[in-house]
Amino acid sequence: MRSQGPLIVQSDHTLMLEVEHPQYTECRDFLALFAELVKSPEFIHSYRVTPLSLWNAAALEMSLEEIIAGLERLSRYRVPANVIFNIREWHGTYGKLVLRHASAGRLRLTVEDRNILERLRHDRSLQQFWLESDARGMLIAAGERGNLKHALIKAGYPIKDLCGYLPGKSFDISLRKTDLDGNPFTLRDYQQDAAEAFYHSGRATGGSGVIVLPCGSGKTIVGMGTMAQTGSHTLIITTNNVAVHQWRDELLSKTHTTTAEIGEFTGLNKEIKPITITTYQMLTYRRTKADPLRNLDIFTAHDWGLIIYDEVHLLPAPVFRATTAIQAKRRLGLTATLVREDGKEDDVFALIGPKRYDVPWKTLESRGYIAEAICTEYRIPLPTEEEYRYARAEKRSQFRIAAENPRKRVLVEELIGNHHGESILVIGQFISQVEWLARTLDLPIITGKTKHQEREKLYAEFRKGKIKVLVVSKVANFAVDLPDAGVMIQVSGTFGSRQEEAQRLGRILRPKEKSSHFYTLISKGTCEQTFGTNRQLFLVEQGYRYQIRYFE
DNA sequence: TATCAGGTAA
DNA sequence: AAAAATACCTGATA
Repeated sequence: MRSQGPLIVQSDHTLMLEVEHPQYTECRDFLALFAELVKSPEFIHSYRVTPLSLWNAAALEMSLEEIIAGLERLSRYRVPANVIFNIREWHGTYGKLVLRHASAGRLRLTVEDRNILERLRHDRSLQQFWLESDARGMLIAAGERGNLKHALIKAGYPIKDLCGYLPGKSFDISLRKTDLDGNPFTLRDYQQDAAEAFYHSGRATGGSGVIVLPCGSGKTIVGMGTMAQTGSHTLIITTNNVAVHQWRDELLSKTHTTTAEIGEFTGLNKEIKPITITTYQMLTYRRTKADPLRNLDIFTAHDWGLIIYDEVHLLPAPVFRATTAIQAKRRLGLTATLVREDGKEDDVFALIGPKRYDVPWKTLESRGYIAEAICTEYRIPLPTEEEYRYARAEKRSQFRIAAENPRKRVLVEELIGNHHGESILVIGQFISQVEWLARTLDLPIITGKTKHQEREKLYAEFRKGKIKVLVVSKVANFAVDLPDAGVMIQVSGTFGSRQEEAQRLGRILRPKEKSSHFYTLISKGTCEQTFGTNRQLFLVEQGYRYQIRYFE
């Protein structure tokens, strides 16, 4: 034993962090920079170092020395040599392959490492790319820029792209000093930093990549800051029509643009203007599977200088493909949770760009930009009868039985009572479950089939405080206009979705006098418990701690 | 001209 | 591994 550090580094690249250790917080924030949390039981959290997590750290210019020195300092035992070796390898890979302009229509891939160079030169699947090759690298056709980056990331080699960008048609966007409601407006320091990091990052590399900011911390504003810096025609892609309108309203309120300059490209409106806002569904629309994706032309048919991908973690496959073809355009991805359960994070890295900026949620909390939230996981046993049903059920229907545990209702009622007078959202995954809760507890409810007029009426009353408790289905995952609350009671969720858990917590993070409360209700000893733990990983990585309680 | 139901996709 | 929500278009209805 060397020291009493909180961390144990194993030779399989697993990092075990002792939660009760006095240096836990320090170590957690350190690991968040280059590792991924994979399990978070009560006392020991395990992280994994992956090539991708190290490339992102390298792209953010976190040095290898910093990583290794930190590991050695916080580690209880000696850090296994093979772990240090691999970390050095992976971290070093980013930057060894550099893509630059060569001559008209050609790009040069310079490979610093001779072994890698030989491997790439002789890899059969890559032959198609090489026009010429010499001792330092290869030449490729400029049009293959995206395809090459995509192919190489899959082979384990991220490319540092220094080819620069086309300016696009210029269009001045300046920020107002006072917004349309008359409130003074400037970028907050971290918003400014994020916009700078995107535009200037690593000098010539700037202009593509992802900015990660918590819900409610002003991602739209960072987008506007970037637009102001870029000063060109901009295409903004969002997830739904409400978000389209929100972007438009924010732009009108906080920049000197006019309605004549902002267009909507959606089912209702087909306008292309200097600033055009559209949806992913619009881009990927087709009536049948056999139809071509003709709306994707919008990427290339106009001279955009900047493309903003809102909620970039939701980017669908066809948009990835289209993005491959537009590597010469500036691309900004925005998200609160750069995690995908489909493992396509490397596609984001290669085709949108590396992570350029990231503020931990707890940092914004301590600075008062988002509310403090107390998270509690309640474990509730299934009633005997349901227990039998669960035991006999097929694997695939077990989750639903566990999620719909009728005893959750008793606890929901009790929690609502405990938070008398506060704004409470009760959220669940299954329509039958949320409808049953609303009916038996006599509460108003919003689901996908609630008419928009009715939704707005309920939102308005909830916002004013006339309604204190609102039951919602998965609509709340997408509803950008859902008012903020102080308490969230989650009765069920989508399997192990870390992203969903984070978005839901985000609903109660508007700064307020009192702390917010997030409750997640889980059937004890069922598969729901496993999924529940997985859901929490992103937030635990961000520093949230779930207190576990038992409700008998 | 606006609105709504129905089908399809991812 | 599964359910729910959304947005697109089309064609009918008011």
